[in-house]
This record gives sequence, structure tokens and C-alpha cells, in this order.
Amino acid sequence: MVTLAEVAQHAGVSASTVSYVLSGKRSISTTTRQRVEQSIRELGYHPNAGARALASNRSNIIALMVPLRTDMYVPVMMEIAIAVATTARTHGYDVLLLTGEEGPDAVRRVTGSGLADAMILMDVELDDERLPLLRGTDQPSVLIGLPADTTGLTCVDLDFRATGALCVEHLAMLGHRDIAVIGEAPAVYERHTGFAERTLDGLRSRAQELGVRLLHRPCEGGYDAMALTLARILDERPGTTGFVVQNESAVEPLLALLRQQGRAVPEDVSVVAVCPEQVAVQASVRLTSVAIPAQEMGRHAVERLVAKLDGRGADEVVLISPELTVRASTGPAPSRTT
Amino acid sequence: MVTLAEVAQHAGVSASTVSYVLSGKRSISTTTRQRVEQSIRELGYHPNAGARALASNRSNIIALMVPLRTDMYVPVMMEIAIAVATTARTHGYDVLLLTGEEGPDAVRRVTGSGLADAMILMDVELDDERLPLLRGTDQPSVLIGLPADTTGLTCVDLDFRATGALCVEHLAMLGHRDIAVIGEAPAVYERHTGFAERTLDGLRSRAQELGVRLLHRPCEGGYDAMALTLARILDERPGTTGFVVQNESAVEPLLALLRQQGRAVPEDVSVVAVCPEQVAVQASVRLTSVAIPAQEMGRHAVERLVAKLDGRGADEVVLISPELTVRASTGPAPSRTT
DNA sequence: ATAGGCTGTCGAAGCGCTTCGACAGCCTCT
DNA sequence: AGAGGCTGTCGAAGCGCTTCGACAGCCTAT
Repeated sequence: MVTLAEVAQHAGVSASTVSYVLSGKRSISTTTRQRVEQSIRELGYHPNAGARALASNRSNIIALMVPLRTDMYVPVMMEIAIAVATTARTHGYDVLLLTGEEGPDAVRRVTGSGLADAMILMDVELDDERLPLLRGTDQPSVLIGLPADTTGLTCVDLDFRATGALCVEHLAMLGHRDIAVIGEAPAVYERHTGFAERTLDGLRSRAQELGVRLLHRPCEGGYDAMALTLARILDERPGTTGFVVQNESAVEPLLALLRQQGRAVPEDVSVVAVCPEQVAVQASVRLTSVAIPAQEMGRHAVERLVAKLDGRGADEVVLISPELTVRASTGPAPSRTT
Repeated sequence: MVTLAEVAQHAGVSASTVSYVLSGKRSISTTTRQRVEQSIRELGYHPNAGARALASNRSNIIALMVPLRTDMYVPVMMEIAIAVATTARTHGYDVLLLTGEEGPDAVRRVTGSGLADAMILMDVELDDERLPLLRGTDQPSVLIGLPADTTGLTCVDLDFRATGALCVEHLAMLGHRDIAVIGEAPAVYERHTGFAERTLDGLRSRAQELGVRLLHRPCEGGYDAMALTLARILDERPGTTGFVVQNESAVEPLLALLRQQGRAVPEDVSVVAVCPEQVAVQASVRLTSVAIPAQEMGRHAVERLVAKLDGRGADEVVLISPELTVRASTGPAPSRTT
């Protein structure tokens, strides 16, 4: 293993000079710098992470806490995680992967041990038990998701309230008067996951403003669950012509069921999905959808975090504006000649 | 920040004693140990990771390199990643998330800096450019996936060759004589990803042994691509009654298309999938499938790695035996009364 | 010509921990 | 009763790096 001291000796300078070449924290003459850089290359030197962390009190690691549950919007999680890792690297940080399993203890452990300089939390509940810990430490953090009380916190999320509103609006403009919302699994609502409740909120209030009837039904993913849910919806509101789906694993089943029942999309019923772009495009009907900008969220989170670590930027809530892309699954409501 | 020295002082012992209490590397009297543990709790002491890494030359971190591509079998990746993180924690390790982006450089960086004690690589290609580096270092590593040459490497993977064989076997037993294989996207084969080629291998050789005709077609995910692929298959081999699908995002489209064409599953055609359990169960027809044991793979990988780190266990290739679960998508081939 | 200010480099102190050798005190065996 | 062996504890020496203060040498302004 090559050490700083060896590089220094090889270049004929002192250790501190090498250190300053590396960090750029003091000016170094061009000739010296080049000599040092040359030695570094020749010897294949890599600074020791532990020593660096100890001396500088900075690990250059960002902790990312992902939910343990693998049953929900998994591709989105993965995309965010990868965006976080990629973006972090461009700022010189590595990413430590924590699962939600340890819960608040993980926060304590990481904060206490100096393992990471900062944290990003995903899958935040409205009243998350990790929040007090975050507020009580001076370690910077960013949430992906929006808790009930955001004071003293930095959050990044899609504006799900606006997303809900946008979906209703689109359907209402097309003349739909009876709209059903296929939501996430009941457990998601019971856990008070912010995004689900906020979407619902947006849907409801905009529906009311526009005088549109709304029926919301949570739904586990999968074909069987969707079949049941759909039957119940059409039973209660036979006149339903618009659907908003916020559950990736219900999308394809819904389309299949509608087809099977002889309801044409978009002639008879319209479907709007809240899902990643890829799902919308690959579905059996190209879906009008509001995309979940996973990459953007991951990138934003890291950038806020790095800003905080550099002493720039304060607490702040960043809500990304939803964008609805019209594709082949929505159209004018059928005329009500019944 | 509380340090070891402070704990020592508080407990009235020397720093080394506290260290030995923590590591258990020397025997400590019960009374002393309890006093120290008490102090640790009272002061809320957490060992500093950097200092520890520096002094012991061990970071207690495992690096996990996941593919950057988010276009392929994503849920499987995520499940493996989470299993790795969870299992690692039970052995006292944390997980550093690296993306494939940096490629071989990431290996160099991590090895050189002592950031991690060991690595797990996913998405291994048959002739992966990272392999020489791994062989050239004494840092333990485990591959999830199987390269062409495994000498000097430890690998964990599903036995995809046996998986292919198993699928053909099952269909053949049921009397199917013309089988079509819907494979991963062409890019996957072009990249020479081991698992895809090995599955194909298993399929082909068993098919030959059993005197069954096999047609293999790569397929991008999604509805449109699947429609094209299916049309071509039925054109070339109208008598096809058995399908093997190895591409999660082709499963549902295939089922929908078959339904649409009036081919009943499993009465007219049988479908076997190679996919995670969840996909098989949630599909519109409960699929006979060989599960991809993501969790098990992640767990195994970590356990092998920890064994190596502890000086136990040598290089070894662990192939997990595939298990085929019969569900509702396969049945006897229709009698050939035409 | 000299004071004062830059620039570029160095030496040394220390970050918080692990680990090695030393050794005091006690027990057991002869 | 004394030698030898355990057991439990301590002190000190680093691990490889960052960073602070010091200072030599040079340039500019008076």
C-alpha cells in the first residue's frame, strides 16, 4: 500500500505539500504540483479513506436509507437510488445503503460514528419516527417525501397534491363526470405515507371545485385484487368513465379487465396513471400519465445535500411540478345518451 | 462527540480496556465489563468509524456494485441489493452502493483507498473487464452471476442452465413438441450476459435430448415488441403450443395477446416463466414458473464474503438449484387431431 | 535601502482507535 | 514454600492523513 509519505519522498517534498496538492487548500507552484502529480501516478497512490476521515472529520459518504419493503413502487426506488449514487459521485461522495429495517437506530449509528457526513431518507411517513433525531443533530439530511411537519427539514418530492389535481382536471376537461381512483394498497394509507394521502387530497379538492364525483378505492396490486376492486367500483358507480391509477401493479390488470368487459380505452373509458414513464409507454395501451421523476428527485436530493455540506443553502421544501403527458388512454367522455 | 478516552475515564479504566470490552479480543472481568458498558450507555458512546478503520485496517464495509442500466430485471436487482444490505448488517457490515458507471475504476478506487473490505459484483458479463482486477488483488470478492472463466473467483448464481432444462422438461412431459422461447432484449445477449446465454444453453440441449423443437427469439419488453415477436413466432411455427418466457416485461403482454387471439392458457398453449415469485403470482394467469431467488442470492453472496473475510472458505461456485412451481399456466398439450 | 506583504513550503501536532508487550496479582502444582 | 502459569489490566506506539503556525525568499512601496 502506497502512503502519502512515500509519494512525498518520491517527489522530494514534504507530506503536507502533497496533501495540499490533493486538496487544493493552499497554493502550490506549478512545477511542484506537477512533480507531485507525476509521483502519484507513478506509484499508483490512493489516499486511505479511513485516515482521511479521521483527520478531516469528513467521510465523504452520504447515507441513503431505502425502505425495506420490496412490495411497493420498487422500480422507482431503484431509479432514485441509482440517481443518488451517480449524482453523489460527481460531487466526490460515495453512498452507503441502509435499509429501513434498523429504523431510527440506523440514524443514530451513522450520525454517532461519523460513518457518513449526511443522510437521505426515502419513504417518509407523515409522522416519521426518525424526524426528531434528524432535527436534533447537526448532520445535514434531505428527505425524499414530505412529512406532516417540515420545519427544520429539507424535503424533495413530486408535488403529489398538484398531481392529483392535474389528473382530475384532465379528465374533467374531457367531460368525465364520474371518476374512480385506484389507489395504492391499503397498508400504504394505514402507514400514512405522505405521497398517497397528498395525491388523494389533490384529487378530492379539485374534483369538488370542478363538480366531479370521485370514488377512491385502495387496491393491492395484481390481477385478482384489481378484478374485485373494479367490480365493486362499477357496481357502486356504473356511470364511471374516468380512472386514475396510482399503483403500478394495478395498471396492466385494469387494462386487461376493461378490455375483457368490452369497454374500449379511450372510447368508453379513460385512464390516467401516476407512474414512471417507462410503465406508461410499455403498457398495452400507451397511457396518459403523470410521470414520477425518480431521477430528478434523486439528483435534487443530492444537490441540496451537497449544498448544505458546503455551508450553502438552508432548509427548504422542493416540490417538483407534475407534468401530464397525453397519450392514447384518454379521450372525450362518451355522450350520455342513456 | 464522545470518545473512547472519555468512556475510559468515566469508567475508571484505561482506554485499551474499553477497546477490549468492545472487541472481545481479550478477556475482561465481569465487573469491569459491566462498568464499562454502563459508561458507554450513559455517555451514548459510538466508536468513530474513521479512527477504527485507520487503526484496524478494516472498514467493516462491503461494496456492492449494481448495474447502471435500469432497463432490466430491476425488481430482482433491488431485492438482491436489499438482501445484501440486510444480511451484511447481521454480520456487522455496512454496504456501499456503487453503480456500474465507473466500471473497473470503481474497483481500483475502492480497493486502493481501503474504503471497503470486500466487494460484491452484480450483472457480470461472460468476459467482464473487472475480473482481471479482482484476480489481481487480495481483497475478497463475490460475483453474483457467472463469467466464462471462474478460476480464482467466487460466484453465486441461480443455475440457469438447469433452469432452462427444467422448463423444457416440464413442457415436454406435458406433451408439447413445439416450444418457443421469449428471451431478454437483444442487447442482453449482445453484451454476453451469462445468465441469458446459459438459460438458452440449458433449453437447447435438453430440447435436443428430448426431441423437442425449440425456437428462440429475443424480445424487448412491452406490448408492441411482444406483439411483433409473437406474430413472427406463430408465423414460423404455427404449431407452437409451449412458451418459455425469460423477460418480466414480456409476460403480461404475452398473456394479453394470447387471450386476444383466442388461445386459451393452459388449454391451447402453456406458458412457463422464469421470473420472481411475485410476478408469477400476480400475473393475469397464475404462472407456472421457475423463481429467481433474489434474496437467497444476496444472502449467499454476503455469507461467502464474510467467510472469506474471516479467513474461512475458499473460492467456490455456488449454483442454486432451480425449482419449478406448477401453477395455472401449463397443462397437457392439445391433442394433435389436425 | 528598508519595512511590510505575498507566496510556497515545511514540521509537528493530533484525529480516535487498535494492539502489542509488560506486568501485577492470584491460583495451582509439586 | 516456591516456581510457573493464568487472568485482567495498563501504557505506549502507531495507523495515514489534515491542518496550523512558522518562515524563507522574493516583490513592491516608500
